[in-house]
Amino acid sequence: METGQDSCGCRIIHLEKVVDARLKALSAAEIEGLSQVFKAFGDPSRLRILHALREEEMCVCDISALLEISESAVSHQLRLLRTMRMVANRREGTVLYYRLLDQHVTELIDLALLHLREEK
Amino acid sequence: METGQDSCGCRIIHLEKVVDARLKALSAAEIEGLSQVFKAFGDPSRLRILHALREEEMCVCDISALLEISESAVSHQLRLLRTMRMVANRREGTVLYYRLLDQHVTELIDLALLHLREEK
DNA sequence: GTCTTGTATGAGTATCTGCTCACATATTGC
DNA sequence: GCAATATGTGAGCAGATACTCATACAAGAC
Repeated sequence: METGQDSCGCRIIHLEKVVDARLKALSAAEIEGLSQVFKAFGDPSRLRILHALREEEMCVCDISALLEISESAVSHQLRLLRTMRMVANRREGTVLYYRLLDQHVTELIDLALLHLREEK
Repeated sequence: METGQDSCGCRIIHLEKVVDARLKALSAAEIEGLSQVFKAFGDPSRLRILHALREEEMCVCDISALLEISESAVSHQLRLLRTMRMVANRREGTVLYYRLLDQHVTELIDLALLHLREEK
């Protein structure tokens, strides 16, 4: 068991492991991107929106009625999901129809759901 | 295109879609559980911890050195991950070794990473 | 043009969250 | 017993966040 000292003065018990993990670590950009993606799924309202859109496109006020939260709140969340390129919209008159932009969204929810259900 | 009115007075443009989505919606408990899982992945520090543990178990101070954040901060995050049953530990003297408790953790990170890399 | 409908958006706010700091606990060696 | 090491934990705080409210914008009906 080799005990070492980092250049910054941190205590390290297993220098080998730390060096190894540092090599395999994801880049700062990837970590940032990943956590952004997961954060998007981490809010109940956004999760319900994304799950609702997996079957068919919906407009803001329908989503609002479905989730029983204000249209403004829905619109704010949709904007966030739009900038994250998870949803896109199409206009028909004054109505905007939102849809999922990425198949991975559904896959990620399904996988997490599997994880959750196997826990029990 | 049927326009309806919810019992709570919400505007609904496509009653059909809302009723349909309501049938397919996840339960409140499932939504809550899912968002908790995603929230756990939604923080850069926790994400880096989980990714570091995918290869081999590590102790608190090594993780602290790897991430360059305080041991206290690491310990707090590990507690959260422990209560979420994502990691477990094993004691060897005064040292606690943490490991992933669930294969899904790795799978979820990989899938999200795939999503992220295909975006470009 | 005006009015209505559907949505977007900025500001404000209460809550949540991830850290630091100080201290507590657990185990080993003496 | 006591000291040292490794980790855990509660309080407190700065920043993030998810909502509300008021208002602005876009498209259609007239």
